[in-house]
Amino acid sequence: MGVTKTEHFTDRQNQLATLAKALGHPARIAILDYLLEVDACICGDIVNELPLAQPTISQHLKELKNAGLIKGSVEGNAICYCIDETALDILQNYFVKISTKIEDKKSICC
Amino acid sequence: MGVTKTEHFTDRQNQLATLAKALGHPARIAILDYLLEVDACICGDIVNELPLAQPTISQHLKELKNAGLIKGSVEGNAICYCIDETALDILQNYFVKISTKIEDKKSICC
DNA sequence: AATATTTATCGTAATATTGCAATAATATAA
DNA sequence: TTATATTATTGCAATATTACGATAAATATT
Repeated sequence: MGVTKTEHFTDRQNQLATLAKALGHPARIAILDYLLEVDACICGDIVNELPLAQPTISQHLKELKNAGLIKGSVEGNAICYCIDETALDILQNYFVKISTKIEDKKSICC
Repeated sequence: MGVTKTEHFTDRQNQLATLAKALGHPARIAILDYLLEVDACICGDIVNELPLAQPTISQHLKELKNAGLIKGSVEGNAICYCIDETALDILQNYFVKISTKIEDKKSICC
């Protein structure tokens, strides 16, 4: 069917999945990499950085924005994209929490 | 086309994307949740925990296993699945690193 | 051996994702 | 206003994902 049954899961599970899914493409990881690398936040030259056509990158940016991972503000006739901490904090928190839990029950199984 | 151009990205970017993608579904987040919740590692009762059919869950487990997020060992006529720390460490590391970088350049933009 | 239990695989339908050419929309510059 | 630059949208083709019924494979139990 290709349709995820989100209604069966908790809001938290759906939110984490949405964020993870948005990161589930190398181009989108590369976009974040670039946004972190440059000191100021970056506008349109992501297109020059990645080996993908402009519409494709625009689409990836849209997905990152929809997921809340980046935000963009109009800057003249260009757009300034940068990372949105909130979403990344949620993810960081999730993985830190997991790691702690795993530590606690080390070597019980497998 | 629906086909990701992995060859254009670095191994690291592809690896992170693969891991994130594997987490990009609420059912798979729910599976990890359950594996963390139960004290011993769990076998087949994930099927009873989730509102999805057995073949669907088997498929999700396969994806988690392929990504390296969980591992399974045969235990009689059941299979014992549990979390694989290595992959989660990679992800935790990634997000911690990002958060640090963001701290450094706080309020430069957007 | 026959049956039951558990998990995996196959086949299929519905939907989603990826990528890009063409084009639109928006804003700046001439 | 016309031209230029930048980003978004549309439309499409190829492939991937999600879900599940049916069924197979593997082991345990009787």
